[in-house]
Amino acid sequence: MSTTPKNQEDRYSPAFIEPKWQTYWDEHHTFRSVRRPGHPKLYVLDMFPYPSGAGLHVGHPEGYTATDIVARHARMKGVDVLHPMGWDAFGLPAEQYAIQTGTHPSQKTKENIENFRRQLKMLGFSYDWEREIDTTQSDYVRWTQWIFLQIFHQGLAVQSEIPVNWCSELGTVLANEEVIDGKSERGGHPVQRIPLRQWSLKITEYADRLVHDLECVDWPDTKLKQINWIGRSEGCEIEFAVDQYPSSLRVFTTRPDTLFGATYVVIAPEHPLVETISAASCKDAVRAYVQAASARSDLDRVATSKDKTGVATGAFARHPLTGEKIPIWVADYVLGSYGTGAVMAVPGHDERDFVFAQKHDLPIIEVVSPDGSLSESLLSPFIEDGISVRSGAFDGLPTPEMKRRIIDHLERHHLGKASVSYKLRDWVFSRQRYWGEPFPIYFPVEVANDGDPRKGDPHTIRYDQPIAVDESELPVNLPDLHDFRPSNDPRGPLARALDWVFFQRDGKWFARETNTMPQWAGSCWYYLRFLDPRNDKRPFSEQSYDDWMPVDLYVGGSEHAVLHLLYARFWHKVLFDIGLVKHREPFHKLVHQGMILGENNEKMSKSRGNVINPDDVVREFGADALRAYEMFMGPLEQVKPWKTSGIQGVRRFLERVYKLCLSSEAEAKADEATLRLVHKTIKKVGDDIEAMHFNTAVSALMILSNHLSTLQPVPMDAARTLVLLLSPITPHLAEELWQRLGGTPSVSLQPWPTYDEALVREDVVEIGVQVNGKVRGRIALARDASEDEALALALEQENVRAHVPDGSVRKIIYRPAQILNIIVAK
RNA sequence: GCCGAAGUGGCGGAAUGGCAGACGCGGUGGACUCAAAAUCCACUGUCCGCAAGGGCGUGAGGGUUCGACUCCCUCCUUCGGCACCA
Repeated sequence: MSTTPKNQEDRYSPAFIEPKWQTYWDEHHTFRSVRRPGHPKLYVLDMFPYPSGAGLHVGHPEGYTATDIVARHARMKGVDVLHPMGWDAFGLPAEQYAIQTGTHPSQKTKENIENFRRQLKMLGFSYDWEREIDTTQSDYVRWTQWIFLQIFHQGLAVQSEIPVNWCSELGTVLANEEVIDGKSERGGHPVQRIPLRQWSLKITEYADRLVHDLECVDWPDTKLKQINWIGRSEGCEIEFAVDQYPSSLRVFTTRPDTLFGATYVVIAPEHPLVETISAASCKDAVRAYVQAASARSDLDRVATSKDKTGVATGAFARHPLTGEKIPIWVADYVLGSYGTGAVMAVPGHDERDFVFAQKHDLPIIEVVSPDGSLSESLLSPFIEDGISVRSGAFDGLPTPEMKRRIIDHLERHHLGKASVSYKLRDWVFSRQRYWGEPFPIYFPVEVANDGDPRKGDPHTIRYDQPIAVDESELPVNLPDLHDFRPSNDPRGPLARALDWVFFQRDGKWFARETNTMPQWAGSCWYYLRFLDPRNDKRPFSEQSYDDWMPVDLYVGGSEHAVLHLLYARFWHKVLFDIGLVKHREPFHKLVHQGMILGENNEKMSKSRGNVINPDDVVREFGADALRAYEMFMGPLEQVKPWKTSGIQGVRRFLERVYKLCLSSEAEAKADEATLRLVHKTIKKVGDDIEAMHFNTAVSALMILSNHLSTLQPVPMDAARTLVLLLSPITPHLAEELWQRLGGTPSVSLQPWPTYDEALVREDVVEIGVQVNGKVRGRIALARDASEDEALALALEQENVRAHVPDGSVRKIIYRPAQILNIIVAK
């Protein structure tokens, strides 16, 4: 080996130095978050992981390295940084593992957390580990339940009967994605849509604020996704009287201007009036249709959406303006859960109504025309704005005005009113699972004299009278079940823990809620618990809130763009309303890291055999190489494929840095070119980190290192600066080199180097010379040189002169330090 | 279908109105070596040319500008999200 180092210690050996500095940081509490008066603060938050059995994925270190670099850089700039980590540890996989192995989910969860913690520590993230939290621990669950109670007391947590995909064979409720053709995806068991008692949170009451407050946060397109998800639409509700029936049918429409074109009314199969208004002659057909529709999941309904099925109810509605008799149909293209569950069908101006009307031979009337002229018949629905026609006294009005006039007319005659609908539904908040937070709710139990519901004596649980557990009795811990399996009891596995469910107080029996909260609950407020994670009096102190909130930077995957980020914002707003938090929005700046694909450009997955395991990468290349490589791959937000040859290149770079730093000499002085490059790099790396352009920061460090390695000897001052600039990205390497270059640990506590503006600005610049916009040469000149000087220099060049015949110059464009463009006559 | 993002060498990417391709990977040639690996040095968009140099070139087409990867319009493709929301 030609480059054999003098001894083993002079070789870059991440396997040795990385654990060494991780231990050092732990022992010295290097990254403990402390708030010092008069210093700026930065709360840098990662989306905390679900500690799965598979361990860390290479996608995790991507976002985590990005935030770590920001945090480490800020600390060196004198900023107080809160950079915590924890575990979103409730959830299905641990429960399923428990069912398979007969162990308790907490056991597997604990093991997984230990593995995740080991892996994160192995990557050298500068978390304040003293603030670690685990959503399944009772001192965390206690406050999750406490917040639920605040939501409950605000009247925002209510029970209702909601149709869900219930599979009695599997003993559980299934997600829409898990139901295919009315059968369970796994096992092919029948699935029914049955209404079950569920808790829901009234997030729709916050819909407008959830849209509006997005204005003040620095988020990517996620804002638009949320706005679309909430799907606010303005329109009106209109009453249609039903023939032979006392109450009326209410429909929601965004096109009241097309009211004169309504030729029939459609109600959803779930509509409460379906059964009652159906004519005797149609009842059987209607029942069969409703039955068939309920066997289909939402997803399944959509899949066959081209075919618009439906049956007539035999009932008729009265058109509110013309009094005409129009038929009422049942069809599953109308959703029971949106608007009023009923629509006025205007086939002339709605695609779905048009298709349905054609199929079922219902009349199609044109009431909006592009130019006000009448058409004999419509070959396709006209859905754009236009001029109202065939609308009686309203003829000739343009669509927007027509809408206002119709709503106004309906309101004055008590036939309808303006109204807003949202695609967003209230949040079904209960799960029939074991491994989740119990609800801090119980219910009175009616039981015959001396009966004991625990022994199966007849009893009735009064679900209509929920009682909040007293705050002093929190947390309500999970009972120690041995069998977590779901059963055909829709109350969930907790219902089997009879001694836990039922209790007596003042001689009366009560039953606990046996549903548990969904996995989202814990992640809805964890950023607040990090402020003050060991507080046993309150979720967090006011002081800690003022110290650190809001979250300045929040980084995580875009798969959470709507659900988690919407739920957390909703809870935050409820807490805002009760005065617990002081900002409207919790997360100021949001960034989503892009997915890392396998080497074959496909999504990493076990089945594709292209999964990269961080443990293997660290063993082979080191944590610093992994960190630097993931940052160097490309822009953080972008999807990028993994390349082993790429991380090899980064590893080579780190080895060159190591070697050149150790060969540096304290007496060596940097020449001016070196000094200028050092200062430019200080500026570039600092600016890039702040802009989160980590790929170009690494590139700038490579350029500096390439330059320094051409020097003989390498000036130690320059090497030390290189080490400081590298330290947020490759902290272990930097600590080791800092110490070896005579610095006092920790490099993480050193001030970030400053640059001299005069050295960053080149005095002599090289600019391109264009003739008619084409580059014909380059000249070096003072950055403030005059146009005449530049032109003279340019014309000294043979190639430039060749393109500029005498007397042909028409115009000169000169931008100092940028470009000289000579325009000549052709 | 609707909403959003992105299209630049063989590959990851850089440049956000001023010298296109920084930096890295890969490739080619060379040094070192008995040899290989590792390392180091040089070259590496494409076409024409011995060279000097020139033509072309940032998905396609148009426009604005002295000048466009960058701004505007139309279209194509890819990716992400939503999807009977009346």
